[in-house]
Amino acid sequence: MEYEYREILLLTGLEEITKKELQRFKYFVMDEFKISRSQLEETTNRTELADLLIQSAGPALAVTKTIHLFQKLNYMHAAKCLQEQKKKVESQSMTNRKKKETQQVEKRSQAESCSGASATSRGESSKKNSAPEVHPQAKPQKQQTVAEQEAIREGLQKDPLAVLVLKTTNPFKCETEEDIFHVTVATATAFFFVKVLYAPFKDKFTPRRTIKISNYLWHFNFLEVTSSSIVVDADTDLKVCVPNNLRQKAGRTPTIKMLKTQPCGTIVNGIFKVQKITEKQKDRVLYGVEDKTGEMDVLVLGNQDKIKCETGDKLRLVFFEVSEDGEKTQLKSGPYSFFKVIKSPKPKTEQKEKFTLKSTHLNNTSLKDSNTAS
DNA sequence: GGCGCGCGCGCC
DNA sequence: GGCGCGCGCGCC
Repeated sequence: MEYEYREILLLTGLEEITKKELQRFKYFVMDEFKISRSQLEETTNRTELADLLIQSAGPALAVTKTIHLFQKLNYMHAAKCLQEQKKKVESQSMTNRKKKETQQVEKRSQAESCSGASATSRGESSKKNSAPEVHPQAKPQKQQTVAEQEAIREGLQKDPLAVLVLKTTNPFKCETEEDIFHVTVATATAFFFVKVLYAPFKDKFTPRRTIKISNYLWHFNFLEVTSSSIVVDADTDLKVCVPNNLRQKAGRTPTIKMLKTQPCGTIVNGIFKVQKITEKQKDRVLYGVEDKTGEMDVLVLGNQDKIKCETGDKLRLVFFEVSEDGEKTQLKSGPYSFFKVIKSPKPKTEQKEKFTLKSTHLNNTSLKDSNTAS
């Protein structure tokens, strides 16, 4: 429980806000948490700040106070997200407790269908991967209850998970100045995005290799590997077979229509076509993107003076998350997101067209050019 | 029975 | 990895 609070405070709470917002937040922290300025100034990153808040108020109260401050500062989205996660943690611990009680009465509890397809497949995968050869202490004979599966899913996982590496990004410096990279891995039944906060692991995450990961963190919808995780090559006889359709699904850009049905916080990787640049400020840019199924906004936070993007270009997004802007679903960058503009190639045919247009309809063309330039 | 949606597959 | 086709399922 304490761990979950720590986790949501850091992941949903403090990382949901921008650097600037964090500075303002810190200012109000002194009062709300009764923390001295000098103590506060000693914290150099969000993790240390989260620890300090928890030290001062205890995990549950730290989350409540943070929500309160977010509301006060009008960070309504962050406040809402944190509140939701807090409720989730609370109701989860309630159901876990209830499940344990009923379990004793009714031993033969069938694992009912979990909510959401990915959740189901995750449940299956954790069952598959708790096969005797991977961690012998598991009891495969007994079917796991939903509560037990949940317990496996959230938080620190010590037992090794065997996965096939599908795809990796190159290491890059994220907003918190750490060198990190992202990976897509799969088991026989599900694929997962992995945030690796320790660049030296890059050698281990080689595509097409089967590896075993332990001491990693299970978040709501992704894995987190840190320097204290263990990543090793799987034994040569252990091969994770990933069906082709799953591989394709793992690499495919989700449709906008589908994304609009996903809950806040869902991690998204993909390539999206820019339809318009809605809003451009010093520390944030709002892009309108489209595909066959619809349109949505992509909010990229942070300084983007150097980013040159125009209508028709594509955005490669890694580790963005589904978020809400009022009623509308949008994608939003987080501190660990990767963002790149793929310039649309100026096709020769277009140049040819321009040439023919110029030679035939000079007046029209000059008009057209001035339109596109503005 | 028709239609639409979602998924899988194969080609580029 | 995108795109387009085709199949199958479910709803009306």
